[in-house]
Amino acid sequence: MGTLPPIGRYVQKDLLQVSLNNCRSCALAELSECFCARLTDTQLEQLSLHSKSSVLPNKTTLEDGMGPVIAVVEGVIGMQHTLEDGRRTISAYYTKGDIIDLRQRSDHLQGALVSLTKAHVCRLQVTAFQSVLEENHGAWIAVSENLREQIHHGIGHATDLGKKQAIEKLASFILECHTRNGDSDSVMAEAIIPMSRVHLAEYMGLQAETVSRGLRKLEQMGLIKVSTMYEVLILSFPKLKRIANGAGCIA
Amino acid sequence: MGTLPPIGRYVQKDLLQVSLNNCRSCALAELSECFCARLTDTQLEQLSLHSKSSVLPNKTTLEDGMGPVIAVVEGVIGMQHTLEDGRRTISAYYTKGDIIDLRQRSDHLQGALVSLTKAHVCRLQVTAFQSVLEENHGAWIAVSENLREQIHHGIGHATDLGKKQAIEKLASFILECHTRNGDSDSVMAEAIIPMSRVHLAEYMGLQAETVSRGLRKLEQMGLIKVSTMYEVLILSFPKLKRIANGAGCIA
DNA sequence: CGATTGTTTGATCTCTCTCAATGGGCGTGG
DNA sequence: CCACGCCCATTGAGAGAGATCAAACAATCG
Repeated sequence: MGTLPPIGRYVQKDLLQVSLNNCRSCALAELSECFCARLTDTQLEQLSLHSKSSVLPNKTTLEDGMGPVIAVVEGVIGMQHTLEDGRRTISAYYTKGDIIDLRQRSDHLQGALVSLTKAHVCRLQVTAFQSVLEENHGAWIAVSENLREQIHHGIGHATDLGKKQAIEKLASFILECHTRNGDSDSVMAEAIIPMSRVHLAEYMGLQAETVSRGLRKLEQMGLIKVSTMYEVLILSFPKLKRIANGAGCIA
Repeated sequence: MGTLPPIGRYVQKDLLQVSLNNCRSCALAELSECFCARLTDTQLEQLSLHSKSSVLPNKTTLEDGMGPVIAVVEGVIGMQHTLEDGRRTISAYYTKGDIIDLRQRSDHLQGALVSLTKAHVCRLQVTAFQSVLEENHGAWIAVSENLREQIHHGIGHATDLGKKQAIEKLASFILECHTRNGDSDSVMAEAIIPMSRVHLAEYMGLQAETVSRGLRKLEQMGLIKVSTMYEVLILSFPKLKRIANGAGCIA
């Protein structure tokens, strides 16, 4: 097993100790993409009053209470579905700054939110959330962008799940991880895997064993280097992209 | 092949002849879920000026020009991806009232919009669309609901694609069709398949042959009756739901 | 009415799942 | 501090579901 706990940039231990239920001290209030960062002091305060921040250990299911709008402050949250015979799927995952909005018109909810790492979330009261958005166009735009991004992630994910083979799925996932890390400080070619092998398998519609074999194969092909359990070094972007795009196994 | 062209409630021929580029005569302006229905006359007019309505024959690719926000007036539009070796996936599909918003922060677009039936779409100029939404809260809420619904569809779809077997996928799809038809006038137990077998296969991550076999099997099990190519009668909801939820093949 | 496209059926092959066993971290408790 | 057990990751051998290939058939379109 790797020497690194599932931390990466996804969980920072010190942040998890920060005083809760106070938007001003919250990491999100400084994340420019997040709507919180665009709120005025009074709006932040108003939201504070009706929000409930909480820290989750790894592999914890979020309870339903309090309301269907949840902001992810730190760590990774997955939407997990379990079939009758125990098969499991993670249909989407959310990281720092994502707004999980479970309000919906028609269907019954079909899955549970589970922390895939140690995580920090903030449950927002729907009415307070909504009224703040109506007041503040900047915040509304930020939330809309996040929603659209989730849609695009979903579309990309469906493409991966649809007709790709195991190696192709993994290549695609590694590139997705690299993109989703984004801006940050680390080495350019590094991809941080934000979850365990089992969860990765559930996300990509594979079996954990197949994930293991696939990563090994990509390594043997010289496209990646599995540094630790949660860090992958990308050795050849173009080739990896071609694999992810279904170019067969001939590099 | 069935006796029915891909019409169902998804395309109504007469509607497609209606004068274009005029929101007032547009079907969407009367669809309560759609944001258009909530606009004032002047807002409708303003949007009219910057919109471009067009009718697409079946299997037509939408060109990129004009802007990334598209409203579906009638028919079905799919987001189609093609891998290097020709494998195809439809990662999502959109029907009457859906807003396809292709604006996105980071990634490059990875797919093409294709009509899966004869269809009628309306391309909206981004700035006009955005300013109308900022003026009109009702319209904004309607669009947000539509976005959220797309996310939830995506989540459900990922669940189907992840670890389900062919029959389970098909059972799930039929139920999805039934739900998405929704309110309408027809027989309760009828599900309208909004696309051809090939497209259905691409949507569910299967091969057309497998779709054919799967539907036949569901029919033999007495759960459905394939009336025509585009109409399925659901004979047992509870059993179909159990199959869709992974209850194996023992009904 | 012929050409083309889309659907169905059958036989074979292949990739992934499944089952089983090993080995490496990590936390617990002696 | 070390031994134990648990969980997770990995590896191998066998089985099954779906893909692939090939061909017949039905339906649409010009």
